Amino acid sequence: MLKFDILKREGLARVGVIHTPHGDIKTPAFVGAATRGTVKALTFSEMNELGSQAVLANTYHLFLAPGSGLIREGGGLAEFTNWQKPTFTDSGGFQIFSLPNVKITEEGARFKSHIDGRQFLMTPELSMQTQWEIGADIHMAFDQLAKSESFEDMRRAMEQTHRWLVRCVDEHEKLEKEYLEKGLPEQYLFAVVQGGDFLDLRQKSAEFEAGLNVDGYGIGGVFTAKGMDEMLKTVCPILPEERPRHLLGMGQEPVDLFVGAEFGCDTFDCVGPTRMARNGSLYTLDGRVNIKNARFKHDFRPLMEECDCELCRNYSRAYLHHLFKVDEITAKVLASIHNERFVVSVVEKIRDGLFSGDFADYKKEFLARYYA
RNA sequence: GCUGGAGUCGUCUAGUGGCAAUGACAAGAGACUGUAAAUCUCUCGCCUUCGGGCUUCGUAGGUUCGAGUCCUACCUCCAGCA
Repeated sequence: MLKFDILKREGLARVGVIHTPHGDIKTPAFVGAATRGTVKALTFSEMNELGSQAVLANTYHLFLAPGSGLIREGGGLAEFTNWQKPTFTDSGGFQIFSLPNVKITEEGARFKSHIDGRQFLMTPELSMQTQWEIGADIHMAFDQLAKSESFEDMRRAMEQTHRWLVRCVDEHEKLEKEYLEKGLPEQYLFAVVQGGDFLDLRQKSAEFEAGLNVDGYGIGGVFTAKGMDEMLKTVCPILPEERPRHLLGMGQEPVDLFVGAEFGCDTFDCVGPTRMARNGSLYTLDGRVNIKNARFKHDFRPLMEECDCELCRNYSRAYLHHLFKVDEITAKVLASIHNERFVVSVVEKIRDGLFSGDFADYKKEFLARYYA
């Protein structure tokens, strides 16, 4: 069982530590998106320096390339990538949702590789096997997202997720035994709560999954912070308190992190910060700015006076503007360092705030300024 | 000086009688939430009550219902010959 120490509670929120074979994660924590085994535009030493505690890779992508067998051969995800801290893998369920021409059957999801068009059948069992081979510390169950917002589609997706989840748990237990017998480190399984915006479905999903032998929970199918508080207020109290909760895919908007943490989520992952960065959209305390805009051409101030990242400590807005305009790789690197540092530090401050009791003040002050 | 070729939006470029004129780049702006994303979208002669109006393809004339496209002259550039 995954060890999760809760150090402090405030309402649904908690401050804690997740203990994994690759080290601890102080929660709440922002988990960087390393979909294909790297955080785009960044090295893991840069991730280390900016205070990242964990990263999340994707089973679908690593399954296609380089293949989980190769990662196993390379000593597992941490060893292969030389990211010696905790890792998560997403199950590939989200890709089933986002790729075209995916056929869902009870058995699993048949899809065509976006790389070469080869056909594959991803099943709950195969996802578990692949994730064990990849060797991340925390795995997500192979889940399904609804194809539309309708109640019927949401219900169907949730029920499919539950049926697949049972198979994931079985397979995970089998693999766990196998791997532990070989003296390999433990790996943990998170179930994924579905149900969309329908609170009754969310409740059902949480109730069903609370009774299963899993180490934690992913909360999936969330796309905006709107209504997220109500959803989390429904779901989190049902989930076993001592198991960590990961809010899947949320964190592009800082408000997501505040609301997520406040209502009981311990970890977050999001491609937003690094994607925004590569496209020139940078976080500041006064909201996101597009550094490519002409108004930054002669702006020789640091992007953010209060930021301790490599970009803000050493370079001006005008310089970053220039690097973007001439399309230098370094522009994306520096921007990614900044955005990733920004969200990591926001979550650090959320953690501090929850610990000290200043959370409400910090939230109010931050959001008022950011969304002014 | 002669012969040949060429001059089109900031740049390069398409265009050989119906054209405000092709494409790329540049420029300006926007989007992006478990990454098919170093991506995508929009604007890009001037004005507009978004119907349209006006002015454009080196310059000046001409032919034609109609000219960036054909003709004449001139200007500029390139190549070859003197």
